[in-house]
Amino acid sequence: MKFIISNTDSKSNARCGELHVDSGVIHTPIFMPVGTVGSVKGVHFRELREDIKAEIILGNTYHLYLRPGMEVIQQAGGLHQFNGWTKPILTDSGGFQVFSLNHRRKITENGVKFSSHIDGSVHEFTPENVIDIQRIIGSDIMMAFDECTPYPATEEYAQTSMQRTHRWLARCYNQWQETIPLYGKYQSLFPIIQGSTYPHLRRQSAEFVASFDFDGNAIGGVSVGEPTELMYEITELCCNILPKDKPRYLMGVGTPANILECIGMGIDMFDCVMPTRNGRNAVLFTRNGIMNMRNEKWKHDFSPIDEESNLYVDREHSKAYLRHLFINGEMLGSMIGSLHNLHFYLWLVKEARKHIEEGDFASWKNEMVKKVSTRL
RNA sequence: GGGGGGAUACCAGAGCGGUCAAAUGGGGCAGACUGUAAAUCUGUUGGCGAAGCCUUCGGAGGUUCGAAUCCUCCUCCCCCCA
Repeated sequence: MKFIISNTDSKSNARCGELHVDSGVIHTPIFMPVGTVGSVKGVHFRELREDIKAEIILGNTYHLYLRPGMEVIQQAGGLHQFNGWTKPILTDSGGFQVFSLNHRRKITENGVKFSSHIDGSVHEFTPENVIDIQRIIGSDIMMAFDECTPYPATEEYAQTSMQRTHRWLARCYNQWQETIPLYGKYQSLFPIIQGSTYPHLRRQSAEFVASFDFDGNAIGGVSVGEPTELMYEITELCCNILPKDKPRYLMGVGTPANILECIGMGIDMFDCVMPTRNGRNAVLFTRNGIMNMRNEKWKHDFSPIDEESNLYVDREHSKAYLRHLFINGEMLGSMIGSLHNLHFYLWLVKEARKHIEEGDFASWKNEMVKKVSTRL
């Protein structure tokens, strides 16, 4: 993996560059659409490639392991072969499921035992087998197995959890070192900083993670319910410790405003379900603000969804028609909403790159944050 | 011609003397969603308001301390037999 920083902003910590992996080149800062089970919900791969111009998507270890299962993925020749997405793939380790499926798992030093949300069967995930699974999936960027610490967490719990995640990281590292890719493509491993909202724990975790010299580093355990300002403080603190010459990935973030602010702190990679989930549920993000397409106010608005957009659905369909689709529960509404939001997110990070290159990122960002946060 | 069953809020439909401004669905309106157990979930839906008050259960009368609930008549709808 090669990370080339081409420009840094003089008035912020924003930077732009290129991340080269065997499956392709990723222009940073980048937004990565989430495709948990090997599919970005409601969006065709052709749209992902040609309309949204996604450069990398996510997959999830826990979900893919349960279904379709590793024998199918391996027989297919990895996830790229299975779903036809030839560009880069990053897989989350299942660490988020330790958080989101907390009522059906048990954490031990060895790993986490999940009772499957599908059929209740018990499966143990360990730092070692999570690496093995991601080897079979064949993701370009594998994530270390962690516990996404819930918020709020006591300092004691946050520390215990963080230290265990650190021990797991060392085991992930060893397993990564001792295994090789199955399909001939190099696979990076990114460690994940935890430590909840405690600055000294975050600092400790960031230093621990940085000491390994991985290809890139991630910040986890954010946007789990804590106030936005706290999330910003933690992100900034971590960015200041992480090596400058390695890509920084802020996991699970976020709103358009979150992404812009965190690019300003030096984050290079983002992923979030928000564009797809909200798009599916009728909430559209646009350069002028947020629209709930179910609202009655759009009933007679026959203007295009977004006339400034170069996405065909934004220009060819009216707000009134999109509202009609959502009100009727038509799946096309959800598909258009998802497509629109992802296109907007990718447009947003592309604009950010442009302004970093042009040197006016900070002022552009401040103005844009206001615009995209407006409720229309 | 004879016999029977109904009419409840936007719709469907419970309730069958007080705890009923009236269950439950649907529809409407609004909100939430941040490494996806989510094409999901939540709130609200007679009027004005803080408590509270006012007008509602086809229409008109009546019984009762009290009626959506009981009685009488009227209007309309459905079913069965001829």
